[in-house]
Amino acid sequence: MDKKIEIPDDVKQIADFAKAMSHPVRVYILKKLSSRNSCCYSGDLVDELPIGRSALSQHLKELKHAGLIQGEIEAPFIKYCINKENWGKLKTAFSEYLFNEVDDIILKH
Amino acid sequence: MDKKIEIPDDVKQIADFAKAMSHPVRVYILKKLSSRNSCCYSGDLVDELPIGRSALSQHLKELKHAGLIQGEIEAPFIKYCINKENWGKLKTAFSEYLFNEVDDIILKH
DNA sequence: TAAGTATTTCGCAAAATTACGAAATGATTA
DNA sequence: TAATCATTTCGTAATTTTGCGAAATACTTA
Repeated sequence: MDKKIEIPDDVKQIADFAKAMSHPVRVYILKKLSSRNSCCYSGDLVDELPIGRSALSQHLKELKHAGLIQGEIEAPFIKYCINKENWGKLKTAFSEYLFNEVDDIILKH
Repeated sequence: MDKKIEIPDDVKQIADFAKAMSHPVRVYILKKLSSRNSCCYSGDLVDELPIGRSALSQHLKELKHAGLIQGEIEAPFIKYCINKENWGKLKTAFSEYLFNEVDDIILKH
């Protein structure tokens, strides 16, 4: 007599994306890399952000693991850029999650 | 010679909202309450979600604390609804964060 | 090969998150 | 008043997150 559901994949997906964005430093990095499609180095970020190198590195690792950024070796640097494909998926997922509501639909008759 | 910045408030705001949405149960609840503006009781949710009463209660508390839902006493129940004002703020903040990018703007001339 | 640069990984510690069952709360019904 | 019902709070434990400095890695230049 249980009506227990398994939480749907699209809901889990939003939670995963949200977790990747749940720290100010990561939100800052994503904003920087996604807007005007720029790329940057770990060193650029550590100069402007109020955390140390190793902490930053972990945030980059986390974003990389979430598929939202990618690092390209450009020795002796690593150039980090947005992962356009997955960033696009995130935007689509959030659009649908946030805006596909009955209240937002203007019904024509 | 430090270029260290303080992380801007709009970035922190996104991180706070994202943290509220960083767990599948909370995403599920927000989806349920925001779409078609429905309300529900803790008991409804505990029947369908794969967690216990006390864990659910904590998630509701967290969403309430984030300002995204509100509880109205309707004894012996508590009726939970979306907080429209703050949910609207969340949607605006995410829209701006995700979509105000040069790439998304079609330039007219 | 040695020294230097950019970055990550390791080891650690503090704090936050998540979940549970038991007990407490507050209102209702018998 | 006692029993019941819906829900929250408490106490606890396991896990995850966050951040630091030191050490390691990897590549380049002198």
